[in-house]
This record gives sequence, C-alpha cells and structure tokens, in this order.
Amino acid sequence: MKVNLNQLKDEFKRYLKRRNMKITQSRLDLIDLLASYGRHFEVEELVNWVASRTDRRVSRSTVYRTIKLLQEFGAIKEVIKQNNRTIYEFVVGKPHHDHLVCVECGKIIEFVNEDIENLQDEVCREYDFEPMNHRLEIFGICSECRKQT
Amino acid sequence: MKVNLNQLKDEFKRYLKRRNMKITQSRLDLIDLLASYGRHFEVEELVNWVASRTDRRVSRSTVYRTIKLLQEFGAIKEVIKQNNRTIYEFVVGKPHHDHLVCVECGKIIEFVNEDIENLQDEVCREYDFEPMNHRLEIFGICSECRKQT
DNA sequence: TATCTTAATGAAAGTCAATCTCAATCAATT
DNA sequence: AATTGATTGAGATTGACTTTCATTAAGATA
Ligand SMILES: [Mn+2]
Ligand SMILES: [Mn+2]
Ligand SMILES: [Zn+2]
Ligand SMILES: [Zn+2]
Repeated sequence: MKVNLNQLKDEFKRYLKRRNMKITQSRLDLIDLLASYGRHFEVEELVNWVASRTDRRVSRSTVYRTIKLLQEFGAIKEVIKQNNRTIYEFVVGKPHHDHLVCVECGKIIEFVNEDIENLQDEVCREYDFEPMNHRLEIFGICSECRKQT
Repeated sequence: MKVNLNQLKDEFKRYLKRRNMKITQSRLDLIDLLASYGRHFEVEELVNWVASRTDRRVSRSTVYRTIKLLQEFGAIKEVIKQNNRTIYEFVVGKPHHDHLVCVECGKIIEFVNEDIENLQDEVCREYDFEPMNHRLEIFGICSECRKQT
C-alpha cells in the first residue's frame, strides 16, 4: 500500500500542534527517513543510519524521544520483544499483521489473519476489556533453518 | 490443576542429570518456591522474596541463572514484555493461555482460546514454520479502570 | 569415609538499552 | 526583533541482566 508522505507529514504537524509541541526539523527528518526505510528496525540501527547521513545530525536522545512520539502518533509500533531488544516497524499504509520469528536465523515472517483478529475481539468483549493494541509473536524455526542438518 | 511437586522435582533432577548439571540446594529451593508462588512474577521480586526467607540465601546471579534453566526445562515462561520489564509465570499444570494486560492498573487477565491456537498452527503450516512457543499480549483498559471518571 | 574433579555459587564489575539532566538552541507567537 | 517556552545534544544515570573469578559444594571414585 502506498502512502502519501506529504499527507502523513501534514497529519503529524496537526498532531504536534494539538499537543502544543513544535514542528522541528529533527522530527520531520525522522518521519521522512522511516517512511522510506522499508524494514523492521531497532532504535540503535536508526541512530547509526541517521548519523551516516552527514547532512544533519540527530542525537541518540532525540531519536529515542521521537520514536516514542511516533508511537503515540501511531506511525510506528513495537512488533517484537526478544532478548531485551525491541524491534519496531513503520506501519502507516500497512494492514495490521503479526509475526513469525525464527530463533535460529532471526528471520521475521509477516502474516495477516483476520480470523485471529476477530477472535481476539471476541475475547476482549467477553472480559469487558477495551483493547488498544496487541502483539502476537510466534517463535520457532523457519523452513530454511530446518533444512540445514 | 494440581501438580505433584515431588514428581516435578524428580523430572527436574533427571533433566539436570541428562545435562550433566548438579542437583543443588538453590535449584531445588527455587523450584519449590515457584511451585507455591501462584502468581505472575518478575525476577527482582523473586530475588527479594528469596532474600526474605532467611533460612537460606540465594544470590541474584543464581536466581537469574536458574530462571533461565527452568525456562529451558519448561517449568516457567516469559509471558509479558512491557516497558523493559519481563513478567514470568510458572506453567506446570496450567493449560496454555494468553493475556490481557491493563495499561492503566497493570491487571493481568488470563484467557484460553483453542480456536486462536489452532489458527496459529494453521498459519505456521502455511509458512512451513515450526513453532516452538508464542506470546500473545493484548494491551488495553480493563472494565474497572474504564468505570473510573 | 576421605579424596578428587568439576560444576555451581556469590559478590562485584561490566554491559547495554533506555532515560534523565541541564545548559544551549530553536520554533513560534507577539 | 524580542520574548517565551519547548527541544536538543552530550554526557551522566538507571535498571535489568550478564560475566568474571575466587571460593564452595556436588557427587564420583577409591
Ligand atoms: Mn511487520
Ligand atoms: Mn498467565
Ligand atoms: Zn531461520
Ligand atoms: Zn485496569
């Protein structure tokens, strides 16, 4: 699914205004970068990536702060928590999905399953629980890793 | 579901033997303690709890090492990963289940849903992925917290 | 039982992701 | 342009977890 970046940035600007926050260059740069990044990422990875683009420096602090902000805005999500590491994903324009994680090679497989989603909603209704977000991680061994001896 | 503690400990002892590991007092103490603990827990909580039982000291290092060992043995599982904290559960004698987590009050609600489990297996088959374990966390607001204000 | 081998332990140091502090800077309003 | 207040960067700090290594204890052997 294609996203209109300008439209996204406008929404983000409005979001910042609503929260009495300032529209800074760092924030716009990061949303730009993330929109084009195209894979799951860790924060430290992003810090280095931003640092390698010499045209503008964004500190580690700001990257962490902006990641949190973009989560609240809804543009990114924590999708995998494993070994004290957090893997994020830019989700704008992507339908919701969950993940299979190979514990051997680290490969991440995405899957969409509406039936599971619906059953989750049913469970929440049963417990009068208002779901905000969820994370389903299935850890195991991918087919390629199983082939190797 | 009731578990026979002695039987569990015997299995654990055999498990240790198989791995050429020693049956130590710390290890037996911890499995004893966990079997009677009866709620979700964090490691630090356990460290303190063990420390408060003055009859025997078990160091933080040993608690961490044993937690990992008991995970491999299959007696405990990481069930919630939130805000850089890990919540564990003693699972012997409990049917598999997943969790609703209230982001307001921290309450944890357990639920069992065979349909979701089966659909997960289907997804894994579809991707030729061999699942080892999974974690489904649904974050939201519980009914009590929604009532307030 | 005494002896021997080797794994386990505890205390402290180390690691690493994430957060905090605070002076300097920048956005936005007037 | 001046003012106000949020944001930033650098480095310090936190907190969960791991590692190191000298000492202790399990358990095999005689
Ligand atoms: Mn994904
Ligand atoms: Mn549980
Ligand atoms: Zn793999
Ligand atoms: Zn609640």
